[in-house]
Amino acid sequence: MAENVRVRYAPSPTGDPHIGNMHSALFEWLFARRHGGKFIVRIEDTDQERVVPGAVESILDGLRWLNIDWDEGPLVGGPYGPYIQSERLDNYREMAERLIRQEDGYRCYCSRERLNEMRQEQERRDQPTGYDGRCRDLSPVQRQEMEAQGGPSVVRFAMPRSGTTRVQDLIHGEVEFSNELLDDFIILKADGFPTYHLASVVDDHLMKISHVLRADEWLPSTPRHLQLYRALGFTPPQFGHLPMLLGPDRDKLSKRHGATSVLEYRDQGYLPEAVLNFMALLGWSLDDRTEVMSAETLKENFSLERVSRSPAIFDQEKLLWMNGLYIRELTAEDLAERLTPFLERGLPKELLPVDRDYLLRIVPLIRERIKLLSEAAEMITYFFQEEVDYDPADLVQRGMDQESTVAALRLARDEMTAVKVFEHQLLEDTLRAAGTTLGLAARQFFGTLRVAVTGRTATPPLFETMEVVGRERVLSRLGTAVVRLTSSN
RNA sequence: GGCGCGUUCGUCUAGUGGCCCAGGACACCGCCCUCUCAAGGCGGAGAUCGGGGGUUCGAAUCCCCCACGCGCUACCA
Repeated sequence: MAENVRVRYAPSPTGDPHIGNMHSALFEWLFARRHGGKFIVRIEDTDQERVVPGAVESILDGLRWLNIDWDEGPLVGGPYGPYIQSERLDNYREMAERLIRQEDGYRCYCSRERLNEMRQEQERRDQPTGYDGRCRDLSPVQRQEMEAQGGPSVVRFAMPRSGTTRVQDLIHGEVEFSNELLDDFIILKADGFPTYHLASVVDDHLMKISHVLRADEWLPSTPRHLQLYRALGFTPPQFGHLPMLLGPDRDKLSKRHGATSVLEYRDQGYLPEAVLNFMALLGWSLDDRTEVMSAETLKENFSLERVSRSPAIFDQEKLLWMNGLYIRELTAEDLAERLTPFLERGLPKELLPVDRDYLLRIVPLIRERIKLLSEAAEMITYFFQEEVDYDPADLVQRGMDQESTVAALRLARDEMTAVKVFEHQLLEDTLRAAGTTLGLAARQFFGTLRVAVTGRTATPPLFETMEVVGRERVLSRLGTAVVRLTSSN
């Protein structure tokens, strides 16, 4: 299959790029790349009512963010365009007419009301639901009469009434369907637009798609598609149905479960490479232990044989862990760059803009302390403020009192005023000695200094932090701490 | 209701007849490191492989039945 592998991602522009959808796109893309084939994006906007303005852009944004590139499709074009179904209506009409001519299709004049009643009746009697085929056997005269009335009609496909349709699925193996259980589904709607079934079959053929990879929910309609290929005289592509993504309650992943748009993950501070890596592991594995791998490795090793048949639950916890892992591997420059938009959003406006060189000194201190880019702003405000705020009582560590705390702050200030270079190693040596002089444990002395300098009880290593904050502000904050302590009672 | 798919630690997974009284990862717990918080290291707990029958010297792996979950059953994709 090395020659001419052509795989398509066919989203319908009904909203944001859903993570489950992107998961399919990822597998399709990886398959195409693995086999040196083409990855095609095709917009399936055949349901006019569900089309959401801006959705196409969002979907493409999602792909671009994840670095999933497409060879043919919107924006890039290609030899089999247009890649938007609403611009290809003639193809579907032509094929529908051809099917009618061949008597593999027919016009159906049944009203929605009749269809609803029929379905309700079937449900009430616990019968299988589906179109009863009434218009299939209309005589030519009856047909003429219906046409003369000029009412709305749709085109249905005339399914074989017996026999079986076998699907050779690349992932599930052979799956058999009994034709008599499949009804005459609609292929062309009253508004002249095709349904998914017709449009995807026609386009997959016209676009020379070699492998139809899509989510598992499509497996039940594959026999219909196979019958369309047969009736149209097209050679069907190979099919592979990918595992779906579920929420923690095992229901199809939806908004109820939290973020479902890949763009939300972007905005929450996830790294695209982490999301990509994580998604690849949902329903696919390289081996029994490799989990962290680049897109490059994925593209070289992806294979359908290792795609699992069972659905996967989207585990945010593990994604978060992996995101932290990827953040820790970033260079300071890279992380600073990626952090900037989040800081511009999360830092108090008066502290902006962020000085890049200064940020570069802070980044190594927080790199292993954030799991999301969005966590940084809150964590580093004291690097930018002049003074920090806190409850003076926090200065007094366990086993200390106000007097010893003030003494500690004063000695620290004296020592740090005297120190030649305001550098962390020197600060540490000096202050450890001071701590001994004071008879304080490291956690007591440094705990006091930490609160005085940062206003926090948990921060990056104290001495590195003070070095970056700088002598002037450190000394000033120590002075402030003494004032606060002595004036608070 | 019908049809289809699926079922290994809480979760993602490895496993395709003996290497498995089931391996890795996240989460969880403990210890170490340590100025706090992380990160990291080490260790622990956690799956009678959905249940029941078979086949076989031997089954998570093959067959059958059942149960459960999910999907489809639209002039939605």
